[in-house]
Amino acid sequence: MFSKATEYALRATIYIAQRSSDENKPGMAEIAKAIDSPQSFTAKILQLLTRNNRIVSSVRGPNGGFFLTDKAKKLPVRSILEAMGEDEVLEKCVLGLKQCSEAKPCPMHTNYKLIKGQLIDLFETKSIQSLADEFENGGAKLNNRIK
Amino acid sequence: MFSKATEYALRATIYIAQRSSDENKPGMAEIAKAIDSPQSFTAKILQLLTRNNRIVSSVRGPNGGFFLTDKAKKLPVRSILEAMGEDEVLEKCVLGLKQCSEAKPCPMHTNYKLIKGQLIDLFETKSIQSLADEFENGGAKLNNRIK
DNA sequence: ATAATTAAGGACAAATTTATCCTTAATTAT
DNA sequence: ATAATTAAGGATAAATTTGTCCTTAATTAT
Ligand code: FES
Ligand code: FES
Repeated sequence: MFSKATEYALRATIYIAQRSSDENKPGMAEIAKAIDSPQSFTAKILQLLTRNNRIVSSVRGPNGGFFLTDKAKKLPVRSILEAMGEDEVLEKCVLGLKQCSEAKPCPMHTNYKLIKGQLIDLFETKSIQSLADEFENGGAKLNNRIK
Repeated sequence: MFSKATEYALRATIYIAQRSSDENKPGMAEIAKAIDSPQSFTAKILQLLTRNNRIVSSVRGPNGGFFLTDKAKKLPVRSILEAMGEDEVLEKCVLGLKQCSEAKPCPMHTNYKLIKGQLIDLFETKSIQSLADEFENGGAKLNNRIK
C-alpha cells in the first residue's frame, strides 16, 4: 500500500512520539533498531519529516535526538503521509484512473468507495499520539523480527 | 495501492472480458488505447497473464488477439493480483511489519483490520465478469484522459 | 506456397526507489 | 577552548519498476 519510505516514516514517528521527553530523546541508532529499518535510509526520511519542524523536531550534539512537540503529537496520521508526498494513495482510483470520481467511475468504484472512505477517515481521525499510546500500552509492536 | 503493472493488468483484463467474443478479439493496439496504457509495457503484462492461460488467452495471426474463457471470467479479481504476484498487498500490515497478526499487532492493526477484511472480501467476491458488466453498461470507464 | 498480421519473447534503456557512506554543522560536556 | 557526540546534507550506488524496440513464431488470408 505504501512505499518503504513511508512505512519507515510512520513507524519512526510513532516510536519517537512515545519515547521522547524533555530528558530523553532517541537517536537514529536507537530508532532504526526499534522499528527494524535501515539506519541511513531512515535518517534521510527523518530529515524530510524534520524540515521546518513539520512533524518531527530534532537537536544535535550529545544527548541530542528526535522528539515531537505536543502540537505535532496531535496531528492526524495523514499528515505524515502528506509530509512524505504519498497521501494521494488514499484518494487514488484503485484501478489507477487519473482521478477517482462519481462522474467517471471505474468498474470497482461503487464498491471501493466505501472502503476508501473508511481509509481516509482512519488516517484523518487517528492522531500520532493515539498510536503512540497503543504502542506504550505494550499491546502494539513496531517491529516483528522473527525471534 | 497497486503497481502500475497491476493497474494495467486489472484494466486490460476487464476490457478483454467485455470486448472479446468468438468473432472479435481485441489486439494490443486497441487494448492499450482503450485503457490508456503504454502499449509495449502492457504487452509484457499480458504475456504474464497469458502464461498457461491462467487468466487471459490469446491467438496470433490476422484477426488474432486476446480473450477470456468463460471459466476465466468467473475468477475472482484477486486472481489477477495473484498472477501479478501482488496479492500480498491485501494481507500486508499497513505499517509494513513483516506479518500482520493479532499476536503482534502494529498500532494501527485494530482499526485497520476491519478495512483490510473488506478489501479482501471485495477482491475475492467480485468476479472479472461482474466488473466487465459494469463496464458494458456504460456506467463505468477504464480510462479518463482529460478531454 | 506466399505474404500479411499479430502475439511472444529477448535485449536493453530510463526512471524511480531504496540504500550506503562520508563530510559538515550544531550542540554538549569537560 | 577542546573534544566528543549526534543530526544534516551531499554524493553515489544498488535494486526495482517502468518502458521501448526489434526479432521470432504462429496463424490467417490470398
Ligand atoms: S474511479 Fe476507480 S475507485 Fe473511484
Ligand atoms: S499488524 Fe499492522 S495492520 Fe495488522
